[in-house]
Amino acid sequence: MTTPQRGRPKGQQASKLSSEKIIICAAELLQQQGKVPSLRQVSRALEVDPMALYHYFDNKAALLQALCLQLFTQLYQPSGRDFRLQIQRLCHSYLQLLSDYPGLLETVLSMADSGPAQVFCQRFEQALAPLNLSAAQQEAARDLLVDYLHGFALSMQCNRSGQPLTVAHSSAAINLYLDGLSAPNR
Amino acid sequence: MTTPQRGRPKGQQASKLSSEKIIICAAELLQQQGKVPSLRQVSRALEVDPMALYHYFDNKAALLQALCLQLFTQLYQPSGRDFRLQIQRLCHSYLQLLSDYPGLLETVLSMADSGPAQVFCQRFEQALAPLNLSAAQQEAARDLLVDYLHGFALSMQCNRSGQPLTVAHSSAAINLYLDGLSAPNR
DNA sequence: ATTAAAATTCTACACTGTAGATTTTGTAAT
DNA sequence: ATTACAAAATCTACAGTGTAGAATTTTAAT
Repeated sequence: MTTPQRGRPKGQQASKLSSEKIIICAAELLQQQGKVPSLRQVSRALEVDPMALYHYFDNKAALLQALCLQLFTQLYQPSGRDFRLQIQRLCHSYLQLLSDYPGLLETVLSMADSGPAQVFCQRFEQALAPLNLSAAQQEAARDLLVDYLHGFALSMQCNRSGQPLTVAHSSAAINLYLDGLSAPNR
Repeated sequence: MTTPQRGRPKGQQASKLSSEKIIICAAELLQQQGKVPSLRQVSRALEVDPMALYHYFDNKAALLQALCLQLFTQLYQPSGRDFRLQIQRLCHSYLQLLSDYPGLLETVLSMADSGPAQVFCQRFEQALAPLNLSAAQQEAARDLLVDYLHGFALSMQCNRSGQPLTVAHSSAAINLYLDGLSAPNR
């Protein structure tokens, strides 16, 4: 058992910590526990003082935002002509991330600029381009889908009923949505 | 300044507290602060010891559930032939409640049975009856709408961007949704 | 008169995020 | 070399959270 050593560690470039290490550790704990870990839990897992984390992040919210940015680089990148399939995959990927790492919804939603929701919207518009919707229609379609996904993600994470609610349970609603988009409006 | 009096109060039927008083107080604080108050804040406002609340509710979650039940008795009751209008009003009412009393979403979602979401679904199906959808279609339509509303409510409550997101901003998406429902499918 | 239940306060615990000061180490300037 | 300063960490401490458990007072029932 090594007793804690105060002050800057001796290693040259071997600082015990880094923002990457912190993020990875937080992600693991998040996945294991199924909820956002406390800073003390993260620091315990890293064998470090809680306040050390504040050298790398302004506060807990900033840490979670960085974690979100990192996680959502894995979001599915649509590329293909079949817009239905592309949107299905994009939604599935988005929901799977929110399901694997629950408790990030509020962080995601509070990151307006270039956050995960924004990235999703970009890729959504990209996949939807072939439909040639009007700007207003496209905006409404985007809003309906994005908020649906967030609501469904919240529903998964709050679900205490016996039968576990999984990403798969979203497909009927998403197909209905896509039917509505495909249908000639008015 | 009355010093706190320990033990059961003397009044015959005049117990200082009641579950109704607690719920009303919690609702007021929730509306004022825009977020769920702590039990200590509620107890302070009631000029009572925090632990007194536990005589009326098992825990904080139970208090919030009771509060939700009470609040959502105000939910719009659809009655009329125009299903579009009825659903619009129902959605507006649901969102307005979640907007006026923010922070209840997780409570609402964790109350599977006879909770607000359930009440909404009943009234939704009632309003949608004239459309004569198949059971599966109706279920998908319900899921899409309910989760959209929860996602939008969460979005309102997380929104830190300058322009305030209000219930009115949901109408375009809801109209798109209703268009999809009205259109002949396939 | 005795007992029990109801309604309340008190004390205490483990936990949270984080502000502020302190310590140690590495690096750059003189 | 010395001096200064920034970087990286720990320590202490605070105000806040939900809540378990015990003590207290009053009312109701036997």
